[in-house]
Amino acid sequence: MQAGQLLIMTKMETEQNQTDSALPAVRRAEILRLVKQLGQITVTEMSARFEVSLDTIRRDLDTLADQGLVSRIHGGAVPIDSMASADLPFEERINAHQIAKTNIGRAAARLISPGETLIVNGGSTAVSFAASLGDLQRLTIVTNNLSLPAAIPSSPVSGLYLIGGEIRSGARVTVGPVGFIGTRQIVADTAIIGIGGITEDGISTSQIEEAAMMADMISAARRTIVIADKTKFGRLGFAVVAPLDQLDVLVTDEEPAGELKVALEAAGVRIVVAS
Amino acid sequence: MQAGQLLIMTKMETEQNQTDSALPAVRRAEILRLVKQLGQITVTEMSARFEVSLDTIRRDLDTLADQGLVSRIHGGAVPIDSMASADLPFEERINAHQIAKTNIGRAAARLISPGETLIVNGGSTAVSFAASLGDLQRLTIVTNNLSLPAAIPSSPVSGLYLIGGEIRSGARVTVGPVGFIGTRQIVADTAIIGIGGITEDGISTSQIEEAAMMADMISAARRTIVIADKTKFGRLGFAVVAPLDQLDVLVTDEEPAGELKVALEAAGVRIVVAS
DNA sequence: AGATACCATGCGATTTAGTGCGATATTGCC
DNA sequence: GGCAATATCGCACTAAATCGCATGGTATCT
Repeated sequence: MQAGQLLIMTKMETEQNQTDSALPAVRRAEILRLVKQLGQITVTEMSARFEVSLDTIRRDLDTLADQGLVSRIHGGAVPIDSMASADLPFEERINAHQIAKTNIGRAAARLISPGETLIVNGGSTAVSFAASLGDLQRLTIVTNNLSLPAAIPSSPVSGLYLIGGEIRSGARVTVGPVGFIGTRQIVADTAIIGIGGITEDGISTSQIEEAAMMADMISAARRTIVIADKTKFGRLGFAVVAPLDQLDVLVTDEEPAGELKVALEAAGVRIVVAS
Repeated sequence: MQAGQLLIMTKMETEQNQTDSALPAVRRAEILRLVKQLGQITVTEMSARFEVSLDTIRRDLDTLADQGLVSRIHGGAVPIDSMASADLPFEERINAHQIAKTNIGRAAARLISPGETLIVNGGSTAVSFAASLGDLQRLTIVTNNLSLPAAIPSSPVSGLYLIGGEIRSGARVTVGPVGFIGTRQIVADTAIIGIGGITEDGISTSQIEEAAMMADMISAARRTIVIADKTKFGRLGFAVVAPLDQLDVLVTDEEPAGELKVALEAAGVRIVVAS
């Protein structure tokens, strides 16, 4: 290897050492994450990203497809449920990952009291949370999540507000100022935040504008509940949102371990493990 | 923000730019979704939307038809059940209604020039309109319609903004101040307004807040295009939005008659009948 | 330690899927 | 009947998938 490449390697260390010399299983896990995040990947893209041959990626995708984690299509792969909703009835939409998110959503919903005002951000975990609010009453909900109004039971909600702003191509969230509905400033009891990653340094996500909104949401609420499945542990996104001590509760599907657990306890974050 | 994060951002953007075009199977799934939503699509529209040749779309439709997912017709395709249940007069009527809306949407789309800024309101006719914008470019669209982002082709849109505000239970629109995105005031070239009813006294709808928004939309735009199928003729909703002389164009599926026609001509409203 | 089996990987050759283009036939409409 | 839009067919070309095989590393057993 040459000196110039070494220099670049060093700069990109945080992101690159996940992808460059990854073990096969780690690479497949990363591919799975990318499929879900982007909605669609091609064999060529993944080959370039992980610097392995096209064949290796194809074998990876075939493996993931055998496990029912992605749908294999000519040229790449898509998330398992993205086509099921189109052609097939919703039989096969349930996989282990989905169940975990549903459990996390339910556990988070139990932390909410009737009459609260909530701020909810984008992401599928947040949708699972919203779908579990059926037992509560008189809630006021503010969100930037376009999928949420369809998922939410209508009975417990006395007010549902969408944050206005730009919609990036393909995204299901708006990007805009959090603190205002129209021109009126708002304050909430609880912020429910789905994230891209959590480490001892704080919570993070992959989109810079999303990170800014999440930080605003946390500021606009008196209490912050982060919802994250175990795959988010130790993952550091590009944009850091907030340190752990700004959080009040972490709802997840598995007890954190090691440095993360120590840091969470030190920051006084209550940990709720969904069963 | 720190320099290191900026560096990584730049790297990320380069990689995600490759995700522009849809994989073949994804394209077919998207076509299927659009057929179901719009009730009818043409080969030409899909070709413009996905930026592939007419032949490719024809083969896609043939494939979907072989799988029994759509019915192939000359020039395009329709949902599979729209012809199967043709013996039931009720279903037939609904479908005919849907086709009328699609045709109106297309005719309205032809009145738009590249680079325009549009304000679009709620309703299914507006969704059909948005789905027909594939030939245009550099559009900026502002809407309160939650169904619109999913229906709109991504290629012609340079900016898509959602008006923030309250979401009434079950509705797919927001109710909020039109003139602002966040805290910035906006002005548009054209307002595209779907309505509840039109008489010689003006246009109207059944929701009072919706009427206020429609009036604001008309005020915020230099030109107003009203889209309404013939069932809206002579119907007077609960809340009157505006008199006819505030309108510029009416796009519909049948030439108005009687007093309405006279009043429209007197008000200088151009009438476009979709074929 | 050494031999063996196993796994992941990459490469080349072949097969298949997807795409676009031109020429010709068909359809729908006036 | 004539015209324009749409379909169909055959063809060439590219991207992707498949298969067999060789390589290098790792784990396992003796």
